Parts: sequence; C-alpha cells; structure tokens
Amino acid sequence: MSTVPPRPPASSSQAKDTVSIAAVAARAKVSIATVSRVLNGVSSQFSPTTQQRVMQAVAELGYRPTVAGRSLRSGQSRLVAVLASNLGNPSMAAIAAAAEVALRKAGYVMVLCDTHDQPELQDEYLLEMGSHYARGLVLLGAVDSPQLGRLAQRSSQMVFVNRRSPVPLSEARYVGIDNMAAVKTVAEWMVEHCRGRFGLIHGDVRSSATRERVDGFLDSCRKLGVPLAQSYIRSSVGLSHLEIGFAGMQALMALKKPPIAVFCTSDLIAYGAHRQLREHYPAQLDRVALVGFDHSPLNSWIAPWLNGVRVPYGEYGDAILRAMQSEQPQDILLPYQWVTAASSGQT
Amino acid sequence: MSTVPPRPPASSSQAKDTVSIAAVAARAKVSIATVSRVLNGVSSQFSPTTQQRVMQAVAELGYRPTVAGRSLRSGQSRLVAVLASNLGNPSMAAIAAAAEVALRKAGYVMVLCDTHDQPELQDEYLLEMGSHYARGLVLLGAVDSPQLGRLAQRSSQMVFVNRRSPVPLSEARYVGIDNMAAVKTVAEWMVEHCRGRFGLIHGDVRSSATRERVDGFLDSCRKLGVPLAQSYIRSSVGLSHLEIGFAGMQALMALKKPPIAVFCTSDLIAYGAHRQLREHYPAQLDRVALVGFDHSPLNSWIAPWLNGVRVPYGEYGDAILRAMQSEQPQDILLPYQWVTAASSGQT
DNA sequence: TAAATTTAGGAAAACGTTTACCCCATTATG
DNA sequence: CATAATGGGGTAAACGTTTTCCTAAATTTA
Repeated sequence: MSTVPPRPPASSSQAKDTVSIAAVAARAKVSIATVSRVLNGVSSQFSPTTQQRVMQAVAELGYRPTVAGRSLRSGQSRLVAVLASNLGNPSMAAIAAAAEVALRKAGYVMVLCDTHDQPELQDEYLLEMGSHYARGLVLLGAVDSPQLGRLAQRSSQMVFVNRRSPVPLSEARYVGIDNMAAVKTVAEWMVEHCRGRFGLIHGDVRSSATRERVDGFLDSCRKLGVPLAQSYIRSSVGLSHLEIGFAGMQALMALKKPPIAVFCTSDLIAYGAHRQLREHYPAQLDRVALVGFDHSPLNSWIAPWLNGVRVPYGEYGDAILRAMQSEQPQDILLPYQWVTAASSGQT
Repeated sequence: MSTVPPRPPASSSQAKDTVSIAAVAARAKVSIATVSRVLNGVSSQFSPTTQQRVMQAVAELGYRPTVAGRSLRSGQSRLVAVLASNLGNPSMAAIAAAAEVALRKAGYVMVLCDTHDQPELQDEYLLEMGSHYARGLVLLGAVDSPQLGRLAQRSSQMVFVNRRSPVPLSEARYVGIDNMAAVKTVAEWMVEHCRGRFGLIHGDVRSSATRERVDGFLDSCRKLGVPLAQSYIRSSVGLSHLEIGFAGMQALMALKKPPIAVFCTSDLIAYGAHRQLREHYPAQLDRVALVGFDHSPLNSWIAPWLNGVRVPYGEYGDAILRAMQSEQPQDILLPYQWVTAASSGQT
C-alpha cells in the first residue's frame, strides 16, 4: 500500500481558455471580491447595478468557479464518497444509484468506490477521500480497518449503511432496515405455513446485517415455540451468495426430512437455492417455498416464485442524505414490506 | 439550470490537524520544493540521505498531498467522470463497476453520475466535471446536448461507451460490442432453428446500439433469404425495457401465426416477454425460444431459458481505460459470445 | 452642520501544491 | 590552475478561490 498516490498523468497542454473570476471582475468592472460575494450571496446587499453587472458578466463568459481553488481555500468540497463493499451485488448498486440522485439534488457530487471487502482498499479510499476534503463518507458494508477508527472524529460525516460500524464509534450514523422486525414477520409466516418443516441458509455472519437477521430469525422461531435444529441451518464461507444458496439447498434436501420452506438471508442466496431445486429436485420445485431478503424489482419479472422482505432501495438515497446532514448522529430504520409470491404479480 | 453551483455547506470547523508539505519539509530539514520533487520522482537524482530523510518524514507524519492544491497548480486531477444514462439498468451498473476497478488500478478516481437520459442533467454534469479538471469523461449512453459538442476539443478525453456520440466529433473514442457481427450470429441461429417463424422486439432506436442491432438483424435476415414482416417487429416508446418486452410479446402472440422464437435487443426486454408468456400463454412457455442481448451472469441462475449474446461487461473496464489513455482516438470492439439456453448451465 | 454610524466594495492575504529560476559546490575539461 | 559543465537543492511565483481587513461614501443622529 503506497502512502502517496501517483500524480496525474501529463496531458498535452494546459487548457488556456478557462475563464477565471478575474476575467469576470474585469468585464464587470468590479473587484474579484465583489464577484465572489455576489455569487455566494454573502454580505447583506449590493447595489442593484453592481449585482446585475456581475451576473451579466458571469452569463456572458459562462463562468463557473473552479473547484480546486474553492476547496483549497475553504478546506471543503462537495464530494461525498460512497464506499461499497461489493458493487457486483445488485442491491448495493441500487443503493448507490439512489444515493447518487439524492446527493445530486442536495448539490453534492458522488464518488463511488468498490472496496471489495478488503480492509487495505477501504483504507486507501478513506485516505484518498480525506485528501479530497470529502464532505461525507458513506460506508455501504464497512469492514474493520486501521483508518476507520482514526477518521471517526474527522470533520466529514460518516454514515454506515446496512452494516453497522465494525469499530465502536462515539458518533454513529446508521441507515438500514429493521432486520429484527422483518425476520419476525418471516418467522411468523413460516411457522404458520409449514410448522416445523423449514430451514435457513445465511451468508457471512461477519456482516452485522446477516447476524441480525440470523439471530433475530432463530430467536423469533424459539419464541413461537418452533426452535430450529442445527442441521436445518446452513452456510458456507468463501463462496458467493449464489453459491452459498446452491450448496446450502443441496445439504438441506439431503436431510431425512427435507424442509418445505427455506429462509435465505438475501435474494441471491435464494436464487442459488432455486437453481439447486430446479436442476436436481425438479419435482420439489413447486413444493418448497423460498423466502428471500431484498426483493429487487426484477423479482416480479423473473423470480415470481420468491417470497421475501422488500427493502426499499429507492428510499435509501434520502435517508443517507438525512443521516449525513443531521446535526445529531442518528439511526434511520427504513420500513420494509412483506411480499408473498402470490401478491408480487402487480409490478 | 443554474450556471453556478452552490457552495459547500458550512461545516463545524476547519480540521486543523492536516499535515501539509511544509510540515514534512520542516521535519526533514529540507525545502518544500525538495519534498515535492522527491515524492513526484522528478529531476534525476537526489543524495540518498536527502531522499531517505524525506521519505521518513512522510512516513512519520502520514503525509499525503492535498488534492486541491495539486490540481489547482497543475490544472489536472485524477478524477474520471462516468456519466451513465440510467444506473437502474443492471448492465450499466455492471460496466460502471468494471470501470471503477480498472480506473482505480490506473490511479484514477471515478465519479459516477446518472444523467437519466436528460440533456440538461448531462450538461450540468459535464460543466461540473470541467470545473473539477476531470481527466476523463466516460459517456455511458450519451444523449445530445449543447455542451457535448463544445467540450469535444477539451483537454480531458471523452470516451463513448455502447452508444456512439450523438454529435459528429473529430476525435471519437468508442468502446462497445460488434453489434453487427453479433446480430448476424443471432439471425443465423434463428433462421436455422425456426425458419420464418420468428419476431423482433426492440428498444428505443434513438440509441445507436439499438439501431445497429435492429438494422443489422433485419439486414442479416434479408440476406439469409428470410426477411421479417413488419408485423413481427415490435417496440414502444416511453416504456421501460421490461414493459416493452411485455407489451411486444402480447402483440406478437396475438398474431394469426405467432412466432416460435423472438429476438429481444436486451435482456430486460426478454424478461418482459417471458413474463407475458408465463402469465398469459403458459402452454407456450417452453415452445417459444427467447433470445436476449447482454446475458448478465445472473441469467444462468434465474433465467436459464434465455439464449443470447453475452456482452463481456468485466472487460469494459480495461477497454475504457485503454481508449481513454491511447494517444490516437480509436474504436474498441469487444468480443461477444453466443450463449444458448442448453449451454448456459455451467457457471 | 458636525459627528457618528452604516454600507458598498476594494486590496491583499491566505489555502497547499508544482515548477521556473536561481545559486552553490563539486567535478570534468582545457 | 582557470574555467566550464554538472548535480543538488533552495526561493519564490504562480494556480483560482474566499475572506479579513480597510476605506470611502452615504446615511443617520445630535
């Protein structure tokens, strides 16, 4: 890990047609200070003529403040970094897209990074964004890394999404789903529809979201009087969610009494489980109910057989923005929705 | 459209713990010029002791050059903007993710924007990125807009991806698929498997990619002696690809002699078509072959029934980088792959 | 009318880099 | 030995903003 990033590659030549604030000032026959003040709306009032002259010069020259000068002086920027742990995951991509819209509307510019769940890469990005004077850091699936703790008390706001901070922080902003309540709904549905004959396939428990879902689900089952035997709980480390589902379902179907319903802690896991059934247990395809978590809009088109908890990815954007801008650090838990295969038909 | 963007929101206080090049120079007991030169590897050699003193000071202080100062001085930055026309489209998200990895490896930082296919938004982003001294502009589905032409001869490199520049440019860099060759393969397969009994559902022809695919396909069919009747060609404007597929398939199935194979110019359209069959013509579900274009890795898991052209999204990253960095503007056509439902099982 | 207060706007100092221009010491060349 | 060439490294001038002082004019108050 190199401490100092490379300099920008040399370009042909400095574009000299850039119009600076000095040019505007000259054209409007005022000082550059006045131009800056008018544009930033600082200092109570100006004479109407001055204001108008400045605005006209700005319009005529097509002036737009250079970001570098501005941030150098002010020590701030409009950049907000979103560090996703895995952009290949459609749900993360959906959140990133929603964040982009919300940030854009608030005047920020989003920088999107993929940490690939690697602490070194996350650190590299954290440092890089620090040197950009990034206004905010949105961690979409944070991993534990040396810089994470150090940057906690920095001026830029950190927001943790879906996965809580792996290090204890004094100021923790969090956006996510009420996993506990959601899996309680799942557990109730499963108990009602198939007493005792259900299983669980989950992802890596190092993710706080997965942990909450697994623990909450098992806990709810216990409280409902239908505790889950260990052999009906499956996972694997080092595999993708798709493969975890594929392998997990294989193990479950090999049991003496295979489940007739399976809760998968993500849609991707459910896709994998479905493929296992389709390829090796086609007769059971319609008899084993699958429950996912995410419920991408695509599901109603290509995976209508999937029940699950719908996570409102579209609402993440505004929520992230609110969490970032709020004076006091706060948790935002978004409302989820329970979707059954029967009801998912309407778009 | 406001010409001048808002200034960054006021923050609590300027973080004063930032370590500048001056601090490094003081600690190493050299001038700041020397520090800069050592770090940037400019000017042939330094005495080993100097070099070592500087590096040690850098390490001890954890120094990292401030981006604003650097780009203000040099008129360049390591930012590369990717302007996507619709991040909700999984294939665009996939390309963006691939681009991020490639750019990152080359020392760039990706800024991701969603233009929502709106010229005004695209212009806004183009201007914004200009004021960031963006090193490159990657247009992932460009639309025609006033600024697009003006920025052509700018210092930052423009790369058009999948959709060619809507305005004639002297220096056009393009990355995409060889649509012509791909649809020829599709046409041949369809003619061989179902003489004359096939249809076409396509998206908005304002996209050059769609246009190439439609024209190429029809042309290939004609050359193969099986021209396509107008009633077997369907599209709709203003709908999402999913809905276009749904509606298009409905129209095709209502024909006196419905097709037994349908070419959809994108996977999403094929998903929509499949849903139409599933919901309203379940008896035909296994009898009508669908051909898509994209072939997301998810297909083998949840849409194994889909044939199609696989677009190597993973390779877009490197290709975009090459196109951006190459001295001479060039087109890069990536190799595609023909995938049939039968063979898509592996992976 | 003179003094006190407000107001509009200019001059200049930062912000953190890179780099053109030096100067000094050392070595090579005549 | 004198001079030219070289290498190492310091000084200071940019880059384009924002903002702190200040000043001069305009307004209010006594």
